[in-house]
Parts: sequence; structure tokens; C-alpha cells
Amino acid sequence: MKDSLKEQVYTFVRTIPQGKVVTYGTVARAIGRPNAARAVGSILKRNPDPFYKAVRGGLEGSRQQTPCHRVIRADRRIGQYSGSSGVKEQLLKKEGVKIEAGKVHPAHIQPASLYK
DNA sequence: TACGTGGCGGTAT
DNA sequence: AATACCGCCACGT
Repeated sequence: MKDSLKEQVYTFVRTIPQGKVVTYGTVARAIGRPNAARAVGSILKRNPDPFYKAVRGGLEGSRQQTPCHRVIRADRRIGQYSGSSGVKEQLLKKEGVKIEAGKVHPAHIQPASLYK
């Protein structure tokens, strides 16, 4: 398969189940680019199908969404997210992800070993 | 625990 | 073709 990196990233992120999160580094390793965590961030930044927009615009079910809010930093902080501050955290909490003191509860984080 | 730093890889211009 | 731009990471202090 010869998909571009960003297609692989989007495809992978779409497989992250509700209520679970992964880190940018995990995404990078899952697509075979262990050192490309930062690149993953810049790819998701230009996400063509933002989750919040899909929900608000009634796109649910009509096309693929990319729940980029389910991708967090290795130190369990939320990380950056284009859009007003707090949106990412609210989306996660709405899905049942517990966040305390700006850190995601470890139980929700899918370990990289799952995708190895 | 919190912050700074250098390195990093892919995209966009 | 070159370089600026970053939704990061690992490590040090």
C-alpha cells in the first residue's frame, strides 16, 4: 500500500474508539515512523474532517470523521488544538475520558504496544 | 513535579 | 527547490 503519510494518519486516527486516546508518538509508531510525532501533529492540524465540525454540521454518518481530539501528548496533557481553548477537553470528557489537573487519566490511554 | 532545550519529520508556501 | 512552520518527544535540571 502506497498511501501518503497523512492518509495513513487519518485512517489510523479514525480507528481510535470513543472513550480512548493515544499519543502523537503512538500514532507515529503505528504507521512506521517512530520519530515523526511532530509531523503527525502538523498533519492533524490540517485535518480535513474535524470531529467537532462533523457533529455541528450534521455530517455524522454521512462521511468519515477524524477524531483528532483523541490524540494527546506523551506526558498526558491535552496538547494544542485549533479552535477555542477547552474544546478538546470538553469533547473528551463528553466521551467519558477523565481528566484531572490537565492530565488524562492513564486508564484511557491505548498503549503503543497494542499496535506493534 | 515543572520548566527549558535541542532534535525531529512532514507539510505548506 | 528551499525554508519556515509546528496540535511533539526525550531528556536534563
